[in-house]
Amino acid sequence: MIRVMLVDDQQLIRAGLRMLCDAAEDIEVVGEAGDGRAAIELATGLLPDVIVMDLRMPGVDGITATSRIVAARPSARVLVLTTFGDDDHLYPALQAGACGFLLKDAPPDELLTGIRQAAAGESPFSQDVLRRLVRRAVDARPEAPRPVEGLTAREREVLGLVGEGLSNAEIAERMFIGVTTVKTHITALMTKTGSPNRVRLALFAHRG
Amino acid sequence: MIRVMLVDDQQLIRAGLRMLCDAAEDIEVVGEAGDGRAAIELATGLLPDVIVMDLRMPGVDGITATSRIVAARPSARVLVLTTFGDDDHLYPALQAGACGFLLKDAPPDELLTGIRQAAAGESPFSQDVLRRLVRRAVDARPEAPRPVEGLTAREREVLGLVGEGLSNAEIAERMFIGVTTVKTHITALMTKTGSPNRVRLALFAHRG
DNA sequence: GTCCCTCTCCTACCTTGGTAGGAGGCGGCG
DNA sequence: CGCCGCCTCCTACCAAGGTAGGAGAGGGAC
Repeated sequence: MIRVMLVDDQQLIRAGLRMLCDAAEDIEVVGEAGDGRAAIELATGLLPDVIVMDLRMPGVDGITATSRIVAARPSARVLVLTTFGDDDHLYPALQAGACGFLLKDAPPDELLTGIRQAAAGESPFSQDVLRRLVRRAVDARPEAPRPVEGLTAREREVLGLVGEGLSNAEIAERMFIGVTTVKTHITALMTKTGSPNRVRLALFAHRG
Repeated sequence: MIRVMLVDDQQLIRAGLRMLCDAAEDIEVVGEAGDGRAAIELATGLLPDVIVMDLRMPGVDGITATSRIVAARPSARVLVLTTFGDDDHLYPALQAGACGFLLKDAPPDELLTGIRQAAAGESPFSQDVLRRLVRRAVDARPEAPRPVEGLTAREREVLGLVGEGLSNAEIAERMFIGVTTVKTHITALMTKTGSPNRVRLALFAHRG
């Protein structure tokens, strides 16, 4: 039996979620809280397996509550359930220690499987949240040889190394070519990208 | 019926996967390829719903194949199935356009549900891959007002402008100080941050 | 074949960046 | 008060970056 605690400021929502959980035979609602402060207190007493947490709440919000609860008990499984899945909610929530992130417009059984996943140590995410997560993670790749228009293969290579902060001599050594060749490529790169100096070129290498 | 194409250089693996898929009533294996080149050709002809793709392959590897396939048909669903889930495989694969990423040590039914998810437009990920994805995405939070230790107010100011790609002369003009003063600050910054040159300093200005 | 692009490298020159060392003014602190 | 840290600026020098122009080798397109 999975012991669940519900945190949401809207009583109606809480009631609906409780009914939903009660309908599942392996899930039991052991407590409810209407704001962050109550959630923190209740969680330390009840020690539920999974805490379903709304973010927008009066007083202490869900992010703060999550952060406190996880800080007090790192094994706590906080599953965020909210209406808004934008970056301003998602990343702070994950930063705070939430193990999953579901949206309220998800089908009911997604919440139930999400709760089961959270209890099992997994990380449930709504699909479009997941998509943004992936995009973000990919954009954050340090080695980002993002295809730049109009540059030759060799130029792209040089551009990447400039972006790493290497000097012309280092680039030459790395690419087994002469320093003058590197300069030739860099001059071409600066003209093509409109960079007045090497630092701007390096910045260009990172974000267009 | 979901039409699946299998890409893996090891024939034994392909046979195993084929049996697994054949056992599922809603999945049909319509083609196999042993390397990237064959995968690209076959995919354009078969137009499978889902392509299960290994990464390590002789000749054209899975990343390249994925990239080509997705470029040719953006609606293609490439599901990576590999032994290694490290960053060097994961992010290039996602960059190339893979819609999901599963590990070969996953339970068999995880692959089947993964294929179904991929066909349905979702993004299946193995749990520990997902965990790394989350960590990366969280670490990449742009709003990181990282206070830099040990730098004076003026130095931080110069650092910011270096990060913008300004030359010493431009920085001097902007800050109403002499070029030599700018140089003094920059020398201090480079020693403090351990940057061997201005580009590295600029990169430091952006992410520690 | 010819043309064009890419990659390679060269010389020469000028600008910018970066190092070394010193110095004066200012404000806080013991 | 004297000391220290920060900010300002200086000279001088050397290293590196960047510009201009040319040139040969190789490959693909026409």
